[in-house]
Amino acid sequence: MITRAGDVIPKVVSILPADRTGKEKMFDMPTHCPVCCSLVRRLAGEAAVKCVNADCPAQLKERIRHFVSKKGFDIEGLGKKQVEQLVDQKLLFSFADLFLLTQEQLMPLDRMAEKSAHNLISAIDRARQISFHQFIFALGIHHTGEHAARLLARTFDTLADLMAASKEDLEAIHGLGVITAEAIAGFFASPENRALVTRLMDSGVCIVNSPPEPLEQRDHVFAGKTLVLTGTLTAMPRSEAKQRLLALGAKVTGSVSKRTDYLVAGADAGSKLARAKDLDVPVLDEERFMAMLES
DNA sequence: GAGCCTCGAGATCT
DNA sequence: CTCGAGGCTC
Repeated sequence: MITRAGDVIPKVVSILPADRTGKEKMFDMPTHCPVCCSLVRRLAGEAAVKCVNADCPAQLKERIRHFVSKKGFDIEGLGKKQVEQLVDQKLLFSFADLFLLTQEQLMPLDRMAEKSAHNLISAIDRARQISFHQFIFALGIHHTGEHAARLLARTFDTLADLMAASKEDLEAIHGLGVITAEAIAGFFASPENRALVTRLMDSGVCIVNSPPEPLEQRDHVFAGKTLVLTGTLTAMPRSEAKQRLLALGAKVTGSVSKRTDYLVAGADAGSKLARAKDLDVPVLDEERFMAMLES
């Protein structure tokens, strides 16, 4: 059901018995590790399928993608394909190697020439300055996503403090469970992981205080809300209404969904009005809308 | 200029 | 997840 021409699945099939079932999503990276495949064969149909090989290239690629993702080091221009090449070409053996890459190494890669290579190098360079919670998230500690990472960053003053925390210290943090606490303590207990952290710092990575939250007009009723405009407005064209809403920090979208905060219904509103009523989205007529806008 | 890659927006499901 | 836009390579 998943197979498309040129897909990776046939490669996997060739080393698995014919009666194999499911678990294709383990292999959306074109290379695979023999240990993964044998596990899939044994565990097919069961809930937990995870490769136990520490050197599994598929896992390495996933870890790197996690590391560079927006909530982590936020390195733009590094997508799946490029990560794949970098690992396959043996330019990356861990995410700490990212900071050692040079433009010359990048340029021979597919879809990379001077411009892209240069852009990527500068993106990596900029990423050296990183906030504490993004740094923690990027490490890819089990059970530690964005929320836990922010919690830890708020609780500990420095990375050294976090690394020195015992399982008991971590369990005592309100909002962290025993499983997460154990995963974090376990992560930093590993000499390999501690070495990775050291290498990052040696490559010029610098944890900085989070930039101050941009203070907008957070007080306005529409700030941060999502609105849909429909029907004809008399006081101003729809485009102007949209501009003013955007300026207040609101979002204006085209169709009503569960996540719409208000539908603004001008004269002759049609199907969107019906849909809003259906989804219990608050509807504002023009008069009420104008009043709120001016408030 | 075509095709590849990445990214963000919006929609839908869970 | 899908779609479309934007940037870049070839």
